[in-house]
Amino acid sequence: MKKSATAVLDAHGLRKTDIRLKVVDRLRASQVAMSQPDLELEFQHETDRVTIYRTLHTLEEKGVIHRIIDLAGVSRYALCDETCDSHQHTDEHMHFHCLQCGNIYCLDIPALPSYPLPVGYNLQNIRLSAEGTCPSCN
Amino acid sequence: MKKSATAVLDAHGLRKTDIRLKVVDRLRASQVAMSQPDLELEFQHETDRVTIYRTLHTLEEKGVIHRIIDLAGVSRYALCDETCDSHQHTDEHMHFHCLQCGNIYCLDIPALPSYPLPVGYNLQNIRLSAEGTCPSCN
DNA sequence: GCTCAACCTGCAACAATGTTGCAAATATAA
DNA sequence: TTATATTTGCAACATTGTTGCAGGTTGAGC
Repeated sequence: MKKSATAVLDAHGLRKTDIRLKVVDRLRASQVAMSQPDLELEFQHETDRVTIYRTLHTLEEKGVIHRIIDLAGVSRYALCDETCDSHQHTDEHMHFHCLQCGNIYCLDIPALPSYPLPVGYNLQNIRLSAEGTCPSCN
Repeated sequence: MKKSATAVLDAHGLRKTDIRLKVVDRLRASQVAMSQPDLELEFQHETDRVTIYRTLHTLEEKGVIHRIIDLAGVSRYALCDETCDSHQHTDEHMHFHCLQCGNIYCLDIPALPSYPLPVGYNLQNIRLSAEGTCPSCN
């Protein structure tokens, strides 16, 4: 059972404003990562794009959501685990990019913790992503 | 020993224009992936940005170069193996993103050929990328 | 419940990258 | 050398990302 939007914002020390609550709720309800334009469209009568931009920025910074860059270079966002905070993301996992519908899914497959790299490279984290077609497109 | 720019274009059935030769040569000489703006800057007195844009587009389509999206969502390009063509990329490998200088390196570490995914997902390919600091920054 | 400081929002404006149409210039096959 | 298909340069525009600032809102403390 996921925390309510209110509880999520409280837990990260963020003010509970209309837009933040709505954005968190919307992401909570989504099976796929959402971009700023996606949210702009949904909330176009309630706020403007800069507010959504800043909301996403703040939520990411505080560890409420994480950012995935899609194949066109646009950022999309999905809720983090409850264990993430502004200091650390503990929910590194695989992201699946559907080549047909363009959706990005967070899969419950952990990213690799480490990997042997050539001498001189200092590893901080590994990203694992997959491409193909998703269940709804198959 | 890498093929000359002329030979590369010939091998892929592309006309050998000034800009294409220069772009291929420039990428051949680079240790890191280069973006359109990077190339614009270098060739600013010789051509315009749309030509570079289309050159990169064509080269990618024909399998001469491959595209990596950097952490800001901007496309960067690097030469492919000689075995790649317009139908298939055979040189999937890990990309290393330096968090300090921003450079992207192609590492000679093959991406995983397959991976167990949840039921319903059809896998076409896996991308493996790493983040940290590169040898020049360490 | 009230007040005030800190924070958030909306608006305007702008930067950067990506993208298309079209006419003129160029590469290559013959 | 010529004819044709391709490529280039220019102009224009779309989209996403980003900042400054004035006015509005939240929540801690009373």
